[in-house]
Amino acid sequence: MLSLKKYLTEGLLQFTILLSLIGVRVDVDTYLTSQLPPLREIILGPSSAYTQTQFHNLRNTLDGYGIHPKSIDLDNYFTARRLLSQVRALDRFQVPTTEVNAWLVHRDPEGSVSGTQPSSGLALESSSGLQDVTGPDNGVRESETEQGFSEDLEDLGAVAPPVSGDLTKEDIDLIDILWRQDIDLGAGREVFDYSHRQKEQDVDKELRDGGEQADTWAGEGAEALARDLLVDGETGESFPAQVPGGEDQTALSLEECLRLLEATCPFGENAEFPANVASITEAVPSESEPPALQNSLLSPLLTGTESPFDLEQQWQDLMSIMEMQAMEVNTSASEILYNAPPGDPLSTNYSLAPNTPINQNVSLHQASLGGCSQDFSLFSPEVENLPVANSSTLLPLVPSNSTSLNSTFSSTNLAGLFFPPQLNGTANDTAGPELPDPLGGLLDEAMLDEISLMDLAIEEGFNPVQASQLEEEFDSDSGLSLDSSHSPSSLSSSEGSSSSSSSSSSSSSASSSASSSFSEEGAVGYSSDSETLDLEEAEGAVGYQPEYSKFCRMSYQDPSQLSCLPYLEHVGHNHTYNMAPSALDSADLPPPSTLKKGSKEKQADFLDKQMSRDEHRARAMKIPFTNDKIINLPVEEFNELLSKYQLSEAQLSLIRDIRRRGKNKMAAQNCRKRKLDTILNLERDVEDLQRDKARLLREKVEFLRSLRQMKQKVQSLYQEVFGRLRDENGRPYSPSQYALQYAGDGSVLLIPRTMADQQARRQERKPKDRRK
DNA sequence: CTGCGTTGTCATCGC
DNA sequence: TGGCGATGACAACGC
Repeated sequence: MLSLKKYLTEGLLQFTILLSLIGVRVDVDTYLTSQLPPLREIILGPSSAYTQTQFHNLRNTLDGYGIHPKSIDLDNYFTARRLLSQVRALDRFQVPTTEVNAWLVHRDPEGSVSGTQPSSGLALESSSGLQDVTGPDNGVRESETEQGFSEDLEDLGAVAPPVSGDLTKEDIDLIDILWRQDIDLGAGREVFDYSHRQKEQDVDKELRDGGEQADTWAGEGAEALARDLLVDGETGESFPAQVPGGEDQTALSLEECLRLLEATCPFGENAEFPANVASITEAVPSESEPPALQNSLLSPLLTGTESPFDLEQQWQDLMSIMEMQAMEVNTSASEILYNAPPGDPLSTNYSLAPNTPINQNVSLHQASLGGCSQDFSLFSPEVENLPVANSSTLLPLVPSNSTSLNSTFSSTNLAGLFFPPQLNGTANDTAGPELPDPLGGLLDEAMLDEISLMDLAIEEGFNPVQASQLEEEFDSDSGLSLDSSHSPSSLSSSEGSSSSSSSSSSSSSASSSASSSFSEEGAVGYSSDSETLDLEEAEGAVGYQPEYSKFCRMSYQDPSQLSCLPYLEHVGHNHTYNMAPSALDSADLPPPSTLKKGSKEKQADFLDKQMSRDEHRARAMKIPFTNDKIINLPVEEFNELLSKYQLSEAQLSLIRDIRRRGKNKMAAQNCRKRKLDTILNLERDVEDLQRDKARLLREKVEFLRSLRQMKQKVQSLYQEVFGRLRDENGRPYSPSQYALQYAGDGSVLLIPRTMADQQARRQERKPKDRRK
């Protein structure tokens, strides 16, 4: 019976995960909250560390929460303060770094089968929190609930030392960075929350004892955690209003949703990141999955000598991969829109390929960031066709205001403060749960730019067949290993052997490796011609293009250089064809009577052929010195040499011609070499520019995504704050009559809507005036 | 035999 | 003005 129950539970969880992956919010929180009240503070997620000290002090001072844990007033008070702080802080623009996430994305399908690294990391993190949480019984937990949010932080895996309340800006920035890493690593606190939830369920089933959580979660629980990862991320879709029922439950759901919102906010993570660091770094060796899978999936980022947090390098790697991915997109615009590079987790928010299994391309961000399903549907028609638009699950949170909150928010100047008018469409157009993406236009523009980039890459001789091959290679779990394996060769061949300076900096070497090698292979295959490579290396030429191998064959063939490269002597041509027959006969042919038809004659012919026309002429004219001297001596020495001999006018003329032709010959060789170098440099410059363009495009998309996420957070927070406001009679304010005004000094004011509209107009006018 | 790459040479330009 | 380097154009050769 127990096993059956577990099976059903896991099946439900998997189904929940699946639903969450396609954008349907399954409110497990509600279920668990009602079923397991003590889990609430576990599930809810840590409160913002940004306000941790503040809340801690407040709670310690007032102790109101301990007296009335369900007191709406106090709850509203604390929550509102936290929300306001978040709203004030949301104006900071954050660019998520997503490289680690990409691997979580790819690992999810496997993670459902066998435990993978992030799940292990989560296990550790969870265990660290479990030590605090699971030890006490329910009664103790109840007291923890009364102790405040800061306790929740510790419960939820925040093992880092508490941060003092007066954070400097640098501290906050650092927190922000760490948070982004934290989120990118997929170890958001919401993951932890769900781990607790499931763990609690398991405890109820007596499938686990209280003391073995750490081992269990780090070991055999890896599978479940791999799935938890997605579900937890999904819980980050904090569209509140899931909790039906009484006011108390509503309040709880509000707080819960706010905490989930915090999980996606760049604040309050300072105490959590070290735990993630430990979890990530320690989880790698503790993996229980097959080594092959582990290496193929994790080695580029999380294993080996590479630091797991060398984000710059990882980012460069992923960039290069994405460049390859970008270049291989050569079909249609729609395909590009729907088939974003798998290395780009954020782009996979819209990138469920029509023929791709749903559970393979789902990004963690889709699962963890609130409201992503809105945009998801915008970009993925197939997902749109699925029963995603579950209005009941996506409705706003406050029952009394649920029907008007969308319009309320969209028309408030709070939103207008954050987003320019053209981006502030929010929910004006659609009354359903699906909010239009105000950045859709910009995103589309970015996508179009990317498409144009692809076209450019295709126009420049990109081989679609090899692109598809690379795509397959990359899609097969070993995407980064592909990159890593290609990078050294391309580096050694392109960057390392480059003799001429280029605009490509060292920073571009890593990022350009994949694409450069790709383009190299796209034409001929640079590594197959060993002779070519040797020649290139011997001459120190810029030997990274396949075409260059051909150029190099005709490269500098100065006799002195050829003598240094004996194997090249047979490469060069022998242009003795213009020699006058008379000269040949008179000068070179030995007396036929004394020579046998044998090796000597052949040798003579060979030597004869080795001589240039001018040498033959010089010999014919009995020039008393070598052509090498004629050509290479400086002018003064050359004149001296001429003065030493009594030469006829014909001899002098021939000597001058020989000198002229010899110098012109070398000049021609130098000229051709320079021409070749110029072409190669231009080619590389073009590649660099293409890389830069692709990088900038990706950054643009990232910025836009971040902006959209911020907007969603603001929207949710606004709804939370506004929904919690009560007038003197205890009734909620009508969103049609009031709006929240985000003041310049950081305060948030509740003002009548008429006034808010006026200020919104002013805000709109100001940018226009500035433009003028 | 033809096409292509390579090389040498010439004419020309600019320094 | 001549020398010299650079370079386009052409031709010849070899593969």
